[in-house]
Amino acid sequence: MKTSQLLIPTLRDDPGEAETVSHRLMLRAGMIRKTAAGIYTYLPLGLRVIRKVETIIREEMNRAGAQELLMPIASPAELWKETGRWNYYGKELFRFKDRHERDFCLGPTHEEVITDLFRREVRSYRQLPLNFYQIQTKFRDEIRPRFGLMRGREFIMKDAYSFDLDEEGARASYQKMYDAYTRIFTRCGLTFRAVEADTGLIGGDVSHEFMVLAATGEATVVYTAEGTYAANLERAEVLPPTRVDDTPPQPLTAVTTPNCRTVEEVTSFLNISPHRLVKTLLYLADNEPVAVLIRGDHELNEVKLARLLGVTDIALADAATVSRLTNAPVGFAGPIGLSGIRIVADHAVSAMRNMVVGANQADTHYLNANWDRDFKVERFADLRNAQAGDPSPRGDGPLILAKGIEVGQVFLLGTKYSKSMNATILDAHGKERYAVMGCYGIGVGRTAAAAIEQHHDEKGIVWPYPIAPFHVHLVPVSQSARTVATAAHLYEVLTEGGIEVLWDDRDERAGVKFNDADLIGAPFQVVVGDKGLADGVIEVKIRRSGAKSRVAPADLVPHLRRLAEELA
RNA sequence: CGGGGCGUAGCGCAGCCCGGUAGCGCGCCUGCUUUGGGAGCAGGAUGUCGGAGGUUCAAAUCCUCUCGCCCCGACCA
Repeated sequence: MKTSQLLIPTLRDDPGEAETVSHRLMLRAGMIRKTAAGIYTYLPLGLRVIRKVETIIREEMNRAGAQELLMPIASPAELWKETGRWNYYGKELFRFKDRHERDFCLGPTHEEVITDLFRREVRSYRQLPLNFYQIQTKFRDEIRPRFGLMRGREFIMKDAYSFDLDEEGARASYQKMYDAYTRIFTRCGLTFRAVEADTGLIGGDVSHEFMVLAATGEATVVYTAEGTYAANLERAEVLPPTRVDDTPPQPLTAVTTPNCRTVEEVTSFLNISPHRLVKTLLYLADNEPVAVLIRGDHELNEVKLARLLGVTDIALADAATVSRLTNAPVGFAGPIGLSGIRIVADHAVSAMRNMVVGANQADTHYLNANWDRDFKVERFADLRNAQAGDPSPRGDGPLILAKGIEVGQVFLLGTKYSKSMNATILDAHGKERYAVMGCYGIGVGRTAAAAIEQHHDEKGIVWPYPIAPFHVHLVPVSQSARTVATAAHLYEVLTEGGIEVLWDDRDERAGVKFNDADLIGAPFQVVVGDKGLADGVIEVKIRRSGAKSRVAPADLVPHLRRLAEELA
């Protein structure tokens, strides 16, 4: 393609609205433009990358035995009411009414729609296993869309749904998808890890997320350097403490701690280390107050708490509720004398003696508090976030923390949807059984954005070859007849050689073209100029390394093929 | 939804405090010169100052309401 035939509105300056690298570079390289918050138009260059990622996904999904179909973007409320998600999904579900006042929503995911299709059309176990996928625009009315394509409200997703007769079959389908995902992200040139994950709104028993490791990632992953354990921080297990503090209990003592509300303030005022202190967090769990005890240097994990309490809605209590429950201002809550509310505690607290806690009284804490003696704990459980250096739950070394971008997730759903929607099949004995399902998503735009997060430099994007919008950026460096004619010739030759070329045919200065080429990030730049032509050569620059080589025009295609091999 | 911030030319911003009818850089258009890493000179175009209402002789500037957007948090693939 010629640049004169494509809208590629590159920006010289960083747009003010973009913070992250991928968002900034996608805007600057003229790949996307915002239409509304979290809603983007893909310009030709951006769309080409999206299509590249989609093609890789299609090839691998087809290879794994999945079949492509396309479901509607609008779905009727009835289906969502069958599974209960019409209420459960919350404000993220974008609802609207048609002209007859019937309720609809924009599909944020398609379990209901596909399960409805399945129960209507599939009767026999002989038709299984089945795996359907689509690549389609999803809409989730995110609380806070951000970072460009990384977290949009409208976004392109590949979603797949598998149906099996039994658990064993479902596991095999799950594993196939897991393997396909591994191939897909590898082919996209990403450094990633599959981690154990929470199942969230989708539900189900087993789940893995595919995390692209990048500093700008919104998720935290924990893993071990040598071993195999890797999990989302939301889910990462923390082992109970092995060493118990065996100092003898000391008498409970109240001390004045003026204006010391935070762990930092209390511990520095009392001159103790944070692991001697226990913070008492008051939560509303499905509107029931609960006190949670966590060691001062630890962080509560709300997913674990919600799971332990068996609730769906969990939030830190507001200041008014805290004062009502503790008769004290926020910052001085403690377990002693806290009546009429459940008290749960992290495992680590069970190993502590003579701890410091709030006294439920302004400007006061207790020293030497001991559980059982001074207050009762209903239950000790794993409630905190793992920290770097914690032992792996699999015993394979200390945990490492890193940031990741979740580009895909696979779920073993079990019969959650087939039961609520009565999706049954007949087995070999003529008996009705609920289909055992799995579902599998990939954020297409997010994958492209993640690739930029991992592959860029100060000049711009450095695309991995397989998802680059073009393989070669052809840069004629002057407007001389000879240069232009050579560029036109090379364009033909490269195109015939199956190489995708972006030919910068603008009448711009060399510097402008070079800078745009670096920004757009095609793996190779082919530079044609009078100087080189005088020597009978053209120049090839590798975007990633900056390495330049000179070749005769006739050798260009094989030369590029060789370089592409080396890059892969 | 809570907290913070921003809407002025295509992009980045100044002007607002202290009212007097809009400016800078880049980009864009024309011409000449230039032409291997974001050219020089000369000339030119472009703004309902996010929107509505109010105060005032006069509003980008002050007041009220409203819409949009960004950042942090809660939440989430």
